[in-house]
Amino acid sequence: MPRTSDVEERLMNAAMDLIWENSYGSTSVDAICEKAGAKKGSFYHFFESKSELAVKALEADWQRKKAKMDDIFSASVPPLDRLQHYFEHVYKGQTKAHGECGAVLGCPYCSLGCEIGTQDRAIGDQVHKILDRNAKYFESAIRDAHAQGLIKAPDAKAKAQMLVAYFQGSLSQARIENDVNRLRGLASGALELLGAQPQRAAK
Amino acid sequence: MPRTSDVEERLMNAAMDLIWENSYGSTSVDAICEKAGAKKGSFYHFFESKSELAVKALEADWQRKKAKMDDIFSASVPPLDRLQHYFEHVYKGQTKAHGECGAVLGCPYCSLGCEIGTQDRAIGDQVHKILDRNAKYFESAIRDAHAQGLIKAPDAKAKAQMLVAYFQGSLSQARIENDVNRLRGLASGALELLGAQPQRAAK
DNA sequence: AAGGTAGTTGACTGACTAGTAAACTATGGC
DNA sequence: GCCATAGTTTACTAGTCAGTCAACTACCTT
Repeated sequence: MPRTSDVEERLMNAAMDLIWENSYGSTSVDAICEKAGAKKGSFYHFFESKSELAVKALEADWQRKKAKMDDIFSASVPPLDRLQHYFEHVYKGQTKAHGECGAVLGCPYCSLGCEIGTQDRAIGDQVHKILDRNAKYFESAIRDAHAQGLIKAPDAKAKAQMLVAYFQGSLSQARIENDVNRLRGLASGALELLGAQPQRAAK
Repeated sequence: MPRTSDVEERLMNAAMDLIWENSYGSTSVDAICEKAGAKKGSFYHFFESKSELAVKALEADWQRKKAKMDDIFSASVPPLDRLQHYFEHVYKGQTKAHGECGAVLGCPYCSLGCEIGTQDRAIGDQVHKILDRNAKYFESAIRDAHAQGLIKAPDAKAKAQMLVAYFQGSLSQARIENDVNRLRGLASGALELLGAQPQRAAK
């Protein structure tokens, strides 16, 4: 067998997929192992519990997405464009996932956080941490937009929290209604929420 | 034994409480029965499955809340006041629940819908239906506010969907962060989102 | 007062749950 | 080539899960 095993990574990927698609409670360790092509003994060689796996899988999932975030929210891009590009990116991602698994899946962090926030503090805290990191991108884009006079948002942090709420709420609605069209207006809704002058369609 | 049994109602109440506080997946039929002071045989006398109980419990829960909604959203109240009163009512309710069980619980419909929307269509549809009913109250208040020139919202339905997203997102955030203060600014945030003139603090 | 019925009870099933333990194997460092 | 060790495998436990079933009880109608 190869010296460096990728079973740990496969297990985390399988877990994220299954939890996102279904839920934490309905995702069994057996199912994760089967999807990852691993045996249970290997699972408990790498993780001491299902809960610990979830925490590590969340972190790994975020790290995978971080590069894309840094790209989209690059300071070299006009601040409102950053937000617009991000929401369009999310819309595309949700549409793709819907095509692949037949259901709109929403935000894995938010769904998981709501499900077990009151039951498993370790997972809840991890979700909280990741959502905070996400909000930071919004916050600095809003602050820049305010500084450039594009919007009026003297309290960038509060505005960012509003935007996160609107964003997460939209994703939840889309999952519940299983309707990706709920996310079509995400970018324009966000700009409307921020009180930006309506963008004329690019071109 | 009394001719008319209230076991069915007790079971639905217990189920809603447990599912709201924890989650659907982690709430066992045994736990519901114990909390309701009923035996499992009685459970399956009234409900054919755990899923069916959830659907009926959701409906009963909504019916319990409906009278309050009709009161708050009475057409005799100025439209923006209706919304403000509603969000203050929610804030109080969340604060009360937090005091009683030590955790911010968010929206039971949204949490449940996100958790099992992809797995149990019957429950998912029921949640969807209830959230739609809720949105209708927002929609007509927004339409009235627009007609009175209090806000600019030519598409009341779209604005109501935005408001629902913001509202549900805020509740989810509060649950995940276990912080009821996230909901303190709900009413003012909602009015800001609607582009209403800032209300001066009532006396 | 008889009998049908709505509701109640406790014991049961079989499948599934997270997690364990010990034997095994391949590999990289020496 | 040898060996410690990281990783793998299989078989297992003990508890919990949703759901079943047949016997039972108290009431309402007649």
